[in-house]
Amino acid sequence: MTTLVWFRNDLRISDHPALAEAARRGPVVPVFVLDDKDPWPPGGASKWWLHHSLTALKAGLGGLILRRGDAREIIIELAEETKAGAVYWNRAYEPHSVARDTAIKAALGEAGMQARSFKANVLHEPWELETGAGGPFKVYTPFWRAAKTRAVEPPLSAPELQMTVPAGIGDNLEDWALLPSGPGWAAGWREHWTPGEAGAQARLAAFLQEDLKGYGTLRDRPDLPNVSRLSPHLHFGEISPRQIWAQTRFAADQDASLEKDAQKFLGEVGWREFSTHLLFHFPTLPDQNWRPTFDAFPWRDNPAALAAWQKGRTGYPMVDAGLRELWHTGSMHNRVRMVAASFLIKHLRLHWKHGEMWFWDTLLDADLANNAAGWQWVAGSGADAAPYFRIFNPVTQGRKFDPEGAYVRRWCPELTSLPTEFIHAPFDAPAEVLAAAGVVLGETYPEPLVEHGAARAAALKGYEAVKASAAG
DNA sequence: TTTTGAGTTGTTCGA
DNA sequence: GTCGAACAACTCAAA
Repeated sequence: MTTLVWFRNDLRISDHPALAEAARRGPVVPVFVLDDKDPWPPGGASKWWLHHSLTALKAGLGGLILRRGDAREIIIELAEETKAGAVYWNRAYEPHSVARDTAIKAALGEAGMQARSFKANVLHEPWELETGAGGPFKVYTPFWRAAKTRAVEPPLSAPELQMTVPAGIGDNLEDWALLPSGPGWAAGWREHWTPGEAGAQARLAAFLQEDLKGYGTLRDRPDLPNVSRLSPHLHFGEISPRQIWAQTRFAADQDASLEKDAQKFLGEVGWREFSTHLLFHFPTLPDQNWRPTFDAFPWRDNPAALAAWQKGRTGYPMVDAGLRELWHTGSMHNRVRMVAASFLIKHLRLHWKHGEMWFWDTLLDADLANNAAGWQWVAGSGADAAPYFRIFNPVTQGRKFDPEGAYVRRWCPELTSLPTEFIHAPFDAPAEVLAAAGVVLGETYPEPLVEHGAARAAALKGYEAVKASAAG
């Protein structure tokens, strides 16, 4: 029997349970739908990745039907057009996806077609893990403790496929215009990234071989390569968490000295699982403070400050380097994300949603659950979030995690000649040091947007309203 | 049901 | 320079 396989954020062929089960039954009709009804449609950077990932998937499969519109209508129509007796897909967990897929499953059933969804994009379903009292977890550590004790299914290999791709019923990818229209923005991304399943597998292999050792501590260093850089691949499902789990476990079992680093790395996969768990159980996570008391925080409205932050012109090199890295590469090192996010929320007192939206548009790995959970974590308004009084000092963070200033010099080249002593705080450098380095504050590099001590005090004062709201 | 221990990633201050 | 305490209680998870 012919089965329609609906690809979504699972743009791979191996460890793809929906595809594997469909292939076992007979001919497969593969389809990808760009869903116009998605309240969080892919941002600019994500669209670039999607274009290349779909190209890779289509080549790997030997064909792929592309359709754009309301997925609820398109899937039913296509199933009828292609005379498929069944529609299979792998589950997604965003609120919109859950509602849409539930409706489609019901509609297919009414139309006499089989609809089946599969677990593919998480280690454990959000409803498979619950506390002793029977609810969702709200704290990471017990969540991950519970997750780790459950068995993880071994990944599936790529199936033998009998493909059926009718001509003339799909769109041309080029017509979707997913690539940025203006010159420049995505120009350098190909040097940094290889979208597609092969690129994802190569990235994991290289990471495990070269950079897992020392990951536990070196992952905090934006000037060093010891991070996996798998997040966009994971978001688009070019690689599955089960594959990452299995290969990382294998590497650590081969070499016991890697065990601690492997645990730390898998713990990061655990954060992805935790964010998915939270979004599934708390669907307003991307839109509202998870702790309603934070509604009382006196956010400022300051478009000029927001624009300066977005452009990487805050006057704090660690923050500016991060935002410029984001613009130029479509990504930002995890440590710097925290520093940059803390700066927006606490130093500038701009609502975390501004940051969430900017990241959504500019990050190649933009993921609704991770993005929302991350921003609310920094703001202090989220589940298991950082306490409000934890305000990152961008200078201290820079000196601690970019000790030679190599990361800042890479992304803020106008500061290159500053001595390392002042690379994270040019505003503290004596006039003759600035002159010798060719730095003119306010001209070649911005004056600091705010003074750290005063901004910190203002943020703490702002949180008094949150405390008062909690008490009242 | 009550109690108890614990909780990703920090900064500042003062001894 | 180094170290511990304060920051602020609060919520969660499990015994």
